[in-house]
Amino acid sequence: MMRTRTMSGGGAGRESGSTAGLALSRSRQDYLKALLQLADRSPAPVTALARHLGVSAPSVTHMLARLADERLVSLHHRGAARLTPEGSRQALRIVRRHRILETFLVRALGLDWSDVHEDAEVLEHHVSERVLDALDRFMKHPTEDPHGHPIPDARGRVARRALAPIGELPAGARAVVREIRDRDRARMTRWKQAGLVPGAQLVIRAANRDDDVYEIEVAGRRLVTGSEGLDGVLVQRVGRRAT
Amino acid sequence: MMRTRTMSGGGAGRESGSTAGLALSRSRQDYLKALLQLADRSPAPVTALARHLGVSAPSVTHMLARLADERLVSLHHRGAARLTPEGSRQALRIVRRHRILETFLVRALGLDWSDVHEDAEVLEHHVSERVLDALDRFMKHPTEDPHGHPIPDARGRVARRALAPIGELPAGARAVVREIRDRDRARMTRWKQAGLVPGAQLVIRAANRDDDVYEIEVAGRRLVTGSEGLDGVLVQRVGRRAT
DNA sequence: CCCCGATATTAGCCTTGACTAATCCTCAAG
DNA sequence: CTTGAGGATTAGTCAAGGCTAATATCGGGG
Repeated sequence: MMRTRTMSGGGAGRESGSTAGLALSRSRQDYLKALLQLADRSPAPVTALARHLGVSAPSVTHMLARLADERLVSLHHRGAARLTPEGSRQALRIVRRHRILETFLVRALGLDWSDVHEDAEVLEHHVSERVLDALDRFMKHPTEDPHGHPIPDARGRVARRALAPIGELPAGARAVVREIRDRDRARMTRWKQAGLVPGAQLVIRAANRDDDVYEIEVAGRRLVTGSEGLDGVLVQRVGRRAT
Repeated sequence: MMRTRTMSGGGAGRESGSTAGLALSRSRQDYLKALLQLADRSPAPVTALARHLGVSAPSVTHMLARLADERLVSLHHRGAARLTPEGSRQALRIVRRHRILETFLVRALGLDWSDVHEDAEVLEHHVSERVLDALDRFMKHPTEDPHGHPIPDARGRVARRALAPIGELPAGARAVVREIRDRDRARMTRWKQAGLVPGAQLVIRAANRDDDVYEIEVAGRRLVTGSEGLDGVLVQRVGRRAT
């Protein structure tokens, strides 16, 4: 089953266009990154990938078939896909690039925390290994990006941490913000203005899960909010012992 | 004459793929840059462009037709082309990007002078205006890149300078190296090792144009060489009054 | 048991940019 | 005047990635 096209073709054989060392086209890199996020526990369905990547479902099916041919993903029940070990390695290399770039843009160039994602998203596909290493060196080998995400090391290892969404803490808990998940600039900016930034300490004053009302004290200020989006703020409990 | 295809097509209308603000595909940007270099005085012939860009002549003809449709180049006798004012503006924007990037890679990241061209060549197409401005700011608005080329300002203005190839100087002349033209890493490295870098002072000890032998004193050292390539070293005479 | 609705896939196209092969000009030398 | 050598151009393809429209296919309700 599946086409097994040789992809060598006749005369030309252009390279895929300056994808900076990795022999993967930009599109492939994006698919692998998406899979890293979406197929974390179980295989990601075609539709979810399509939504995430902003392309049509048939495009996803098609590309997944090619990636499977290239042994970068494995296909599962009803088209769902996940990364092979090799695909995972590649995806982590891209994530590393992304996070180093974000760190650079914020720390060195002084760009805004919540703006920087788009730029990194583009540059991650085009920065050569040499420049990437130089950036890394320039910043003294950072281990976290500006949102608090761990930066994979050059071999793709990520420090695993046990973090919880803010909404899961009981009233009275103390915690430190560790990670802010992107994907929605507006929300990120709101949190930032509320003081919810990596490193900030907070106390849950009240958590009413039924009515979806949370009252949090951050950096001395009170913040009352629904949970909408609060799941993007990952914290580490302190003070009391862990759940 | 010429096709006048509407290029709107049917359903989709993808954008051209992250070309950082300018609405020009990467390929178009490369063509414009090539024209800026090759069609400086007279229109550049198709073959010269093809050689410069590493593509076939038909590809050039084809692309020039499209660029002409878009009013970025004007076509002349026997297919030769030159930039329109608008094309020129665009090309200079790209050159500005390139030179700012090179300057950054050398000055801030400490990469090697003669290595940096390739990286800048790729990144110039993908760095957003925002990041470019930040880099420019970071380096305090440099006016020359590491090879001594002037960096166009944000509106495309370049400081015009009257420089001469080293081989044109008479024996006895004193001069300061101002610009090193790229395009051949090996030669650039040779010059660099010989001390021919922007800012270096030199004296022509002997210039025998007939036998193509030049003897130059740079930074205290003697350098005897043929002219091959010396035309890439542009200098400004000092001491005696200009020719 | 049949049909609906959500998903996935197949078919067929489009656009970009490049390629080769085959012409077509144009000019200069015999 | 003819021929030939260089360009330049036309014609026809290709590969990557995307898209739409039209099918499958699977999992439940009624």
